[in-house]
Amino acid sequence: MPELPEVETFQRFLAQGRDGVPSILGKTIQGADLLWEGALATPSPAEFLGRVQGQSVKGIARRGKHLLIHLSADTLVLHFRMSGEVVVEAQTEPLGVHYRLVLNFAGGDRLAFNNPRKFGRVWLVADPEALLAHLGPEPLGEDFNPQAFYNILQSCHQQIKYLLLDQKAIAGLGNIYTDEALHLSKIHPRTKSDTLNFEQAKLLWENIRHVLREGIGNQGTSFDWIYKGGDYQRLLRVYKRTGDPCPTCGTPIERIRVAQRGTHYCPTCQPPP
DNA sequence: ACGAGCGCCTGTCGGC
DNA sequence: TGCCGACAGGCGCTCG
Repeated sequence: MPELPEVETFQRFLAQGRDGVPSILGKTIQGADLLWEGALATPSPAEFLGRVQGQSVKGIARRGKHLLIHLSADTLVLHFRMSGEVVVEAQTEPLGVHYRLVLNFAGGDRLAFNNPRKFGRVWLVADPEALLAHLGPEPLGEDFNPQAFYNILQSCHQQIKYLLLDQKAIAGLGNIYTDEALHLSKIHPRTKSDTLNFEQAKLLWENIRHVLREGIGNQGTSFDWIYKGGDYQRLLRVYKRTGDPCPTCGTPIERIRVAQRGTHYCPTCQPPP
């Protein structure tokens, strides 16, 4: 699940705290429990456990869908893939069934990487820049302007949905926010990216930023048992609304397959190319 | 260059 | 009721 708005929500939660749960800024790691070794991409489990011990949390950041926890000497990078969240709680609480990694802080709290489907990964690296170098621009960043976006669209001849999901092109969009932004922009998901003109590109640029900001404002999108913290699912216009009337024109929303992903769109507002 | 197919996992849901 | 397949927020890999 976690796309940019959900990871941004995690980032703010860890940095600022929430509902009586404290921020983790400044806390010192006393020890760690790696509950599923497959979650650790690098380094080895033995090196990881030795290296994080004694480091303290200096900052929290986000890059695309990656959550960055800056420590005294290293950076812990988390990617959730299809499911999960971070949990901060007292070490006396029972461990969650799907916790894959737990950091135990001095003072009695812990941070858990909860990742039911085991697709997520954790990296402990000295230089996160190298790890994240392949990512495209931040869609909410200041240097991401309509012209830069138009240039990306013109640089290849892919279906627009395919391109928006490509993290090397733009970092942070996933299936939900892609469908929503394309619907607001009245662009069919199979439209070839380089056939869009500058005005269409600018509209899509605006709507990408709009839906991401809306998502962040609602603490992300909740679905089923995988993540329950957000409210944006109530405001979705097309995603998972197959058969419901399009909020713009009333035509039933259709579901097709694009880029191997379930894709929701309005056949009237978003005519095929 | 493009895009389909598949694997990685756990869990839910609908059909029979 | 229970079994079985389809499907799910992602992404890296192979292959035609």
